[in-house]
Amino acid sequence: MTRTGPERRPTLADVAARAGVSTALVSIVMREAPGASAATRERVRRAADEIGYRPDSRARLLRSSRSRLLGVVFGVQHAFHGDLLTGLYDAAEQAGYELALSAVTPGRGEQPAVDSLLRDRCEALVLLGPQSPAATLTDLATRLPVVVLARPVRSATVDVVRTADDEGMRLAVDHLVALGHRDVVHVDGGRAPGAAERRRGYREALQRHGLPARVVAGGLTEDDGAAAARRLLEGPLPSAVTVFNDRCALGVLDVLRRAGRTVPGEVSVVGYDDSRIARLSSVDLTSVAQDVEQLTTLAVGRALARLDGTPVDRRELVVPPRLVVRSSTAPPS
Amino acid sequence: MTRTGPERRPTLADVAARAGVSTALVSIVMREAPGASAATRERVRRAADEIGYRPDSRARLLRSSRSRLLGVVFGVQHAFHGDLLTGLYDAAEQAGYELALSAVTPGRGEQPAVDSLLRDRCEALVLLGPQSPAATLTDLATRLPVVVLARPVRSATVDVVRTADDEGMRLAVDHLVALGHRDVVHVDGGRAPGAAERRRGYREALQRHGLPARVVAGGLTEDDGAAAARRLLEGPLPSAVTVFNDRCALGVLDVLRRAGRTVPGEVSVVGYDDSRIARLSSVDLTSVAQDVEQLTTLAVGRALARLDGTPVDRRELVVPPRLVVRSSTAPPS
DNA sequence: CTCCTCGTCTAGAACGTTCTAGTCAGGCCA
DNA sequence: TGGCCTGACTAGAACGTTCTAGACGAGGAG
Repeated sequence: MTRTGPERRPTLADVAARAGVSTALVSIVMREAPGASAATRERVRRAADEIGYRPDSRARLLRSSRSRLLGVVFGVQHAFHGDLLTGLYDAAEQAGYELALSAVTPGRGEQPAVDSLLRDRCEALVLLGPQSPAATLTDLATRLPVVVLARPVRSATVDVVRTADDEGMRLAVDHLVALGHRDVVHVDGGRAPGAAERRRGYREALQRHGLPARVVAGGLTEDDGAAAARRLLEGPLPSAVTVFNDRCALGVLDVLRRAGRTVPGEVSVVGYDDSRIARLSSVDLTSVAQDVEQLTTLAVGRALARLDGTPVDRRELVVPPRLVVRSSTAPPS
Repeated sequence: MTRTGPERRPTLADVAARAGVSTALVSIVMREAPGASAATRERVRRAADEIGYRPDSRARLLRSSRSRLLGVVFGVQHAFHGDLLTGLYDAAEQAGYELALSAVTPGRGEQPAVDSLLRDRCEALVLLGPQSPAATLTDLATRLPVVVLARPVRSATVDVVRTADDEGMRLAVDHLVALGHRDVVHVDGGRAPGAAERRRGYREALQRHGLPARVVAGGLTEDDGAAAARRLLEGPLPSAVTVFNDRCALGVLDVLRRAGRTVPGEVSVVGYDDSRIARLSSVDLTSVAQDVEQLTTLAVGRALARLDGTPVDRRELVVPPRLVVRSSTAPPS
């Protein structure tokens, strides 16, 4: 007898009838808008509670021209996107906006994800590390403000908020050189977003120190890192390695240690992302951290500025990274 | 001059005017509903494309009594939830439903997440490993069908879909015993969802084989596993270990290897979840896999059954797990 | 020639809100 | 007494769809 019959959900009219007022007044009370006496406010609220009234956001948004809705497209695979979501929720709430989420999964591309958000009448979109070609994004940006997070995009209409990845690698190299390292190799991220910049930062930093640069192919995953490390073991081992990201660095660490090389004794290793895995006591990887709070705050702020028509000076906002030193780096032996 | 001015979004009426038909007819064409000739269909569709019309899901859902919307609450931290989301998207699409996502973050609890979905007029909710007390969930289920995924809940009104975690540990133990192990220790998950069941499965399996059981405290994270492994190293080492989950197992592996113990040479290790990390060539952990596709299909199916009023025999659906054997287990030396 | 049916199309009312433009009572001032 | 506030409230139109009921021809059956 648990017939959870979908007996029509209570509406404003139901509350109004019960409280003996008009629907308009109930609306006023629910929105905490001015225009109702304290006594009626109390009475209406009680009536609403009694019949379990919940506002219908569909109807609400349909009526009011502004939806105060920010669409976010994220990848279900990326742990870092989870961190960004956390920051975005905070930033959006601060600005009086709600988030509408749409996930990219192995079976659901970016286009369906974006389309569903467009149907939802989002005012602006925030895309986390999108894979779509720049032309697609540029086109999308003619419809509504688009902010791309954590991926550089060359486009006249799309806003970009990202970390200064070249600067991040420069920090890593400077740290290693300051420790006394002279032979630093970079394990590359290939065509992944940010890889080119990180490689460049590595090269420039070494050049500035008058030291030779060497780049070996890597990738995004632990397996890519493991392969790169095996390649390194074939020749004379460098005294330090900078790696495209933490996952890849993990693979490097694993292979080096299994080959009997100690870290940081024989080789120092620096990762990138300061992911949860890097912080584990068993890994404790020196890494370059992205400032999630600033990235997300800026992304939301930029979307709102665009909505308000506030003039914007630069299309691209670049956030400085931070080096987190842990026990995977030490002076060379 | 890139004034992306928010000039009113085109509506049905705009398309209708341009195509020279009524809004009702445009609606018919957009929904691919019967009642329009092929010629007009074509004409309307062209008009819609030309002005870049997109249906407004708010208005659409407001009008039609069914929202065909399934609310999903997930945790931003849990990698496994990403896998579940992937499956849910597929299952929902199959059933002609859309997903409305709401995330739980460190700064945003389950209640706000659920509330936002209720405002969105979801027809049913799917909660991934919720932390809320059973009473809260039971209460929620009086409003609309609620399906809890991947956590056992004792409730008369909430549907549960989960993996037979006891069976999973039984598989792990049977595998180890078949390899010849006689001394198998379990690293526990404490109060985490599923931990009690896994512990029980471990105990029952060993008992069935007439072997002694030993449980040491663990937890959810790599650090918990590392701590447990250090404790194991203090006494005589068992020949095999079953661990609450993969992350924890990773910590166990790391500490054992650093202590110079070979895996699977001296100790075999089995994890739980078959997460991406377990599949990495550098880890290659034998693990118990949850059947994501079946879990998600059943969850969606159960929600729909409840909505249709289809009578349902059992409140709780339990999906059998599968053991994935990799190179972290071998016969004892 | 009339009556029906069928396919195509349209008018207009919903859906549950918010917003605009009021009404109405009471108090204050002259 | 009368006029004018002001605060509390309400009627009714919007928002962009879908749905119901019915209009209008064209064609076929009697």
